[in-house]
Amino acid sequence: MSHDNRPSRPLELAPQIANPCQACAIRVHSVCGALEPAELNRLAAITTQTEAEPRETIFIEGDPADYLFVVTGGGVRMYKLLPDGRRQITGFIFTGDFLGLALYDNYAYSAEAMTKLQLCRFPRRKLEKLLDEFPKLERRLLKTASNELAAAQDQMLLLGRKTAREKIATFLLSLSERAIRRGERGDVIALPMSREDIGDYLGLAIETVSRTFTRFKKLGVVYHSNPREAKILDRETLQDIAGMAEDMSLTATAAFRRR
Amino acid sequence: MSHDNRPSRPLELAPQIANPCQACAIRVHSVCGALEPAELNRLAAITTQTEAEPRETIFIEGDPADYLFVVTGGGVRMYKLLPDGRRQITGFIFTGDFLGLALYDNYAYSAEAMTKLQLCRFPRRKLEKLLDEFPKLERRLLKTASNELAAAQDQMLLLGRKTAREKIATFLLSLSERAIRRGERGDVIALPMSREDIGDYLGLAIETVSRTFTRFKKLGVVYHSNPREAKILDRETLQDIAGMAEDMSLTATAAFRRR
DNA sequence: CGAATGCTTTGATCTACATCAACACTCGAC
DNA sequence: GTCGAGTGTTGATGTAGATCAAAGCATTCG
Repeated sequence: MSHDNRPSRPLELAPQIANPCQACAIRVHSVCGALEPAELNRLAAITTQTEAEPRETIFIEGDPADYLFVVTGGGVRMYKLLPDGRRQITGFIFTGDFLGLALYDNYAYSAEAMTKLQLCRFPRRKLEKLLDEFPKLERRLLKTASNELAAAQDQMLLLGRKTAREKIATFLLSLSERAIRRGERGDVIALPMSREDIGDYLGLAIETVSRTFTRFKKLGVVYHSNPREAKILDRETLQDIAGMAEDMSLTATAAFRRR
Repeated sequence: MSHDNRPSRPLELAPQIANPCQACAIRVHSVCGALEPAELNRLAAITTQTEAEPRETIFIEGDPADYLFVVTGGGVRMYKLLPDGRRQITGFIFTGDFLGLALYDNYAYSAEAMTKLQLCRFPRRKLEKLLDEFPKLERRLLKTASNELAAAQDQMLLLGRKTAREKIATFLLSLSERAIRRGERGDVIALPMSREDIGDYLGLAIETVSRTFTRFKKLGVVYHSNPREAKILDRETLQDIAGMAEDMSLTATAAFRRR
């Protein structure tokens, strides 16, 4: 587990095309979707398209937060480390997501590519100037931050109070929901992260992650054709295990929880 | 543990004075500090000063988020519940803090007064209109949200990867730092929350909280004149136990971690 | 192709913390 | 004063999940 793949060179630049933001397919799913065509050109002017290889570091906790990003393709893990190497993954970022919130001049966490990655990179100073001109964009960013905050609180509930089985079930369902929001199908879920990543995200040992997956498989709730993919076979049971707040009486389903 | 003290009446209105925001002493510590005198009057116009009694609910998770708040005196616990009653406290709010971020039309968590409470209440719609006029305020709010997000990630690291002793040490230090930021002394810390609250905040049972406090007391790190107060006697050891990232070599202090 | 390397799974054992249980302290009511 | 309710502490025991250990299973590479 080496977390020190800081690139010796800056992130690789992709070939820059004329009107990248106009042409951007994932714009509607992203903060950029708040802007009009004319405004998009202004944004494009401060945008650099970059790429990163799997395991490559985008930035490290404590670095001056000079750039913000939108992921246009691929997946990123954000994490924090304790001095002795224990790691907490604070979130996974996928295509369309904004990367770089939670800063105060310095990044509050590190970010690392999980897969081959395409990014739009914005110099923070210039982006903040644009925010002054386009309040719509700033409002959208505030909304995004608000959502992130709500997600963070869900994660606190998970980390502090849920059992291993509830954690894994919640995790699978939330990956599924995010895939659906990106317009993908929700039953077959790609798992671009390793078991160790999942463990460090959910506050579990990798063995517990693995055992819980096998348990779900035996229950007929989830099927893995390979470790990096999960197919949800019984969403209802999964939701019940996840301990989602539903107004239905729990008596009928409480039995599942014991399994 | 009853969490259903929703007030039958709306929150009690305090006597409204002429220029509350101008006179507000804690303004500098709060988001309102971003505004000029003239702008403050506009803010004052949409502000209602309210009060709440200990254990009184301010709002409940899922309620339409019609109001946002600034706490002008007292303490608030924010929390989420699982269907079976397990509770995660997602944060404590003190004098000067903003209350009501992390929403998306509906509150993402519940909020309850820990002490007698003074609040400034802003109708969300009207506040959003003001944000359009005063970009400085919106920027300040985005900063606040960003900070909250960073704090939330620290809390994830704590919940997912720290031991009970590390959790309690971190908790005490962060209370101390917040007190200092409010201009109070940092060594004698008020604990307006119960042991159960602390446990539900740190993902621990109340017995573990209590035992860990006694352990620190025996170590001579912290002194409790009564359960609702903690005096930090040895901040360095506490920081070491908390597992704070420090660039000093850990060899000299690793021994403490074993205690 | 076979060896090496890095994941993942499975099994055996251990332990930090939860749970269960009892007792102690505080403070307001009467 | 003392009763009772709420809150906190301490002790005994149980257990979910961590840790230790070893064996599959792919994928890469010489």
